[in-house]
Amino acid sequence: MTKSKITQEENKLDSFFNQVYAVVRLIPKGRVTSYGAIAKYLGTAKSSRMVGWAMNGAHNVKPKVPAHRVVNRVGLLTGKHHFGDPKAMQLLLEKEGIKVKGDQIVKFKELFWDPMIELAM
DNA sequence: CGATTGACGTACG
DNA sequence: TCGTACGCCAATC
Repeated sequence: MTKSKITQEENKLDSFFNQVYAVVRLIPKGRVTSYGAIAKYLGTAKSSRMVGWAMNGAHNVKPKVPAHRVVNRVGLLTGKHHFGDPKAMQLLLEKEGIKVKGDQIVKFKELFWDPMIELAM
């Protein structure tokens, strides 16, 4: 196989994307986090966009990544359109006990799950 | 192969 | 305090 394939398959273990998936899977039920928090935890605070790109392939990864627990720093469901149905993301969050109002997570600051604090040390 | 976009965030004015 | 600009890295056009 040529390295041209690496762009799609990657090493599956060292790729930045997989690190994002790992952290997202660690998010407890009923809690949420932000792209920037994950990016910063991985040491790429300025590459928060890449976290979003990683989630873009989250649906193609197994086990499936709870991307619905990941929102932007404002607690806004920016990626709800990527779940197939825009209401799917909000529905999943509400199912876990998270209340969403106008595509925005209620008490986001309280429900915020920071990997740097929870996983650090 | 070069330019643009993209599930964000920080810096600067 | 609010608005605009830039960076980051990869994928897509």
